[in-house]
Amino acid sequence: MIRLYDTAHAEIRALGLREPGHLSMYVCGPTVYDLPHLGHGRYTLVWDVARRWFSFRGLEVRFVSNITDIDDNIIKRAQRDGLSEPEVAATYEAEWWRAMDLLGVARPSETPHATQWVGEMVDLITSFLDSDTGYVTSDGVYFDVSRVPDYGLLAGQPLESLRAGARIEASDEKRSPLDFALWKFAKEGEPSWPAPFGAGRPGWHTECVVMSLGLLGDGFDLHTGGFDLKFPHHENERAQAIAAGRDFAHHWDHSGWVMVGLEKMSKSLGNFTSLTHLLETTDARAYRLLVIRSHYRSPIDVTTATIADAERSLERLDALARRFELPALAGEVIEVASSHALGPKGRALVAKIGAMLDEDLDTPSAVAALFEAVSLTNQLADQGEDEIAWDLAVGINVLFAALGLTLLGSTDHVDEESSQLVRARDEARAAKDWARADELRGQLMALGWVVEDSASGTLIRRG
RNA sequence: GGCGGCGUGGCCGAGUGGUUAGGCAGGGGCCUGCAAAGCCCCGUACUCCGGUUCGAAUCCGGACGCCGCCUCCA
Repeated sequence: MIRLYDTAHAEIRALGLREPGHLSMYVCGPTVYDLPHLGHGRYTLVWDVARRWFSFRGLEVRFVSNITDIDDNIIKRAQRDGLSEPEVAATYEAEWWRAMDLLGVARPSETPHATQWVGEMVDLITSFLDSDTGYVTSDGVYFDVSRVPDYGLLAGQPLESLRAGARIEASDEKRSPLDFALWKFAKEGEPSWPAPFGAGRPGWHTECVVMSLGLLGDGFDLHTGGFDLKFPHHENERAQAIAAGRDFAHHWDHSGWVMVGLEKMSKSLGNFTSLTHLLETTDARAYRLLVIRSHYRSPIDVTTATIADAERSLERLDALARRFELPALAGEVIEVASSHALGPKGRALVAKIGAMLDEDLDTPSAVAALFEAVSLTNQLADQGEDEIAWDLAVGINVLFAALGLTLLGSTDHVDEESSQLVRARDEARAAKDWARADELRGQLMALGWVVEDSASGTLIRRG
């Protein structure tokens, strides 16, 4: 049984399934108006790991994640850069997928785009106007939050308390400062869609509720996103679903944020750090390891030091892959436990680590246990227990792959010149001509290789 | 002001009242022609002050410090 924290109940509870064996999950995706930052990388990694783990456990996962391709920020960007809104969205959506591919985040089952669902949004807003849950002001259509009795559930605060702390300036036209825009009327030069209540564009909160219910249907299993989406975004999605008489997500969960020098990254602070830049300069697997070695609901500090630390940890894993010549798994393929034939040690490892991951996705414990298993495996191999060691190594490889982390052994292409040097060095070593052997090692290193001796002779790899 | 979270050894980071988290870095040793990789040993950490308890990093109270949400944000 898989248990997972549920924001709505503020506790870890069983992840219920609408249909046995099938998990429907919706992850709020990006608004594509700029390059992705580290925070995007964090939440996509967290939910990618979750998805991969659920799949590994045999669930058929339908993973929907949207692209918000119309929004105030896109309009601003378009005006600033002298481009059309669709051009801005297309540019940054392409950048988004490029980053996701580098991170090894598997593509969603479906990726709805907000602009393709405007008709459904207009219908929903119309129904709110009909029931007086929505009302028109001079700049748009608003949702009356007082119509939802338990508004504030996800925020963990009642409506009154939220209202008292509201920092939004009161508008004469809004019934409550907490009321949010369902629809914004188009100003001069802004993109718009026709609607009976006036041409304009949908509000962000309306986009996600329409797309999630539209694709996954009533009572879908799991709705997730970053911490800061809890309120108001998810609260407002939920409010609309309830007001519309729909059965919304049965389980909610939120991943922790990224800290940069003791502060949360955020738009208002402007302390963005580009994910694209990180991926250009480091092994993307290091960020995944950094993410999974702390709990998904804790904040993480991403610095050059913590990334470098993770990169070095990764070397230990890659060394295991080299030693046992493990195949590279994961990547675009989502691993499923049943497709791997494991020995008894491997199966025992899956059982042990599986229990950790089934309990609120405890990746830090799982990673620690996997590193312990790495030590044990090397120990066994040193003692000549090759069969058991191999059994464990395969299990480790499969489990890391289940979390989306690929262990890389020697996959480097060796050119003819280098392989001649390797052969020459093996001959020199066989003849105990150490001076010659060291000279040849120096030549290989000058060519950029890391040189290691093994039972089978000289091994070279890219450092 | 309201709600919530955190403070662990050089760094990162887990931790269910009593038994080794784990990784990185560092020191010593083994193995190795020398290296690399690997293995073994080493740090006796829990912001502070009280309390509960046979026993607390872990529970309770308080102090101090830090962070998040309450506005766009992943």
